[in-house]
Amino acid sequence: MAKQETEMLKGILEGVVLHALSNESTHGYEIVSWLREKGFGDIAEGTVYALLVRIEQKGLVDVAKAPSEKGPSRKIYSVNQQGNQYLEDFWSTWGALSLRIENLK
Amino acid sequence: MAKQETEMLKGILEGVVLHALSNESTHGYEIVSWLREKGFGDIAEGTVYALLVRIEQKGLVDVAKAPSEKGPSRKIYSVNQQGNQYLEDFWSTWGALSLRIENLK
DNA sequence: CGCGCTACTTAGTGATGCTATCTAGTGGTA
DNA sequence: TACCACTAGATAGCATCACTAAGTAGCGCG
Repeated sequence: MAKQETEMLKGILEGVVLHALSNESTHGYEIVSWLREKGFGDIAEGTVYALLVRIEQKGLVDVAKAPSEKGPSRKIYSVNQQGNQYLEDFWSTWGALSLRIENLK
Repeated sequence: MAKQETEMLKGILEGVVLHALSNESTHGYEIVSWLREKGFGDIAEGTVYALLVRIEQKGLVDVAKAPSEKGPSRKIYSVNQQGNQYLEDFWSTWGALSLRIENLK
């Protein structure tokens, strides 16, 4: 991946994934394919799983185990109250920042 | 500063500073105050100087020494060919990324 | 002389995404 | 059987980047 994009994603990817989960609680593998659909195709799987562990430890999501028809059992993540608060902050921070950037051009 | 913003700035601040320098070659202290004007008020001085060293080592800017009326001598940074290329990439990466983010909402 | 402003430097820390590799289950196929 | 593809997740080590905190240094003013 382009190095610039890698750096820009820092702090953004977390919000993006949380946003996805707020629309529909799901598991890591599904999120990876969702990201690919949305144009974040170059994001490594390992990155997503690590991120999920992180937001779980921060207490932004709840986790449930679910069996899979094919393959190992899944971990279903769903955004909780704290996660929603975080998401709100994320969007407002993003809004303010992107506005400032656009004003530079 | 809010932690979210800190992380979001990664990879962006470099482009912002480079953009400033492409409009007018100047020195670190001036850039700090310029950033404050533009709404990036919470950025630490140390951060900016470290960033300038970095882009100098990457070869994106040329450096000249200039005396100051008051205080130690200044280091004037100006964007060179490679820096302009980098800036172009920066804006195109930013454009693509921010578009994808906006589409999520 | 001490204070404030200008101007730059340096050491160390923490968060985040990346690469690479590993474990594990299921089903298809040569 | 042996192998491969796809699903699903875990882990170790690395590089980048912004931050904090502290220091160095020159100048003018009261």
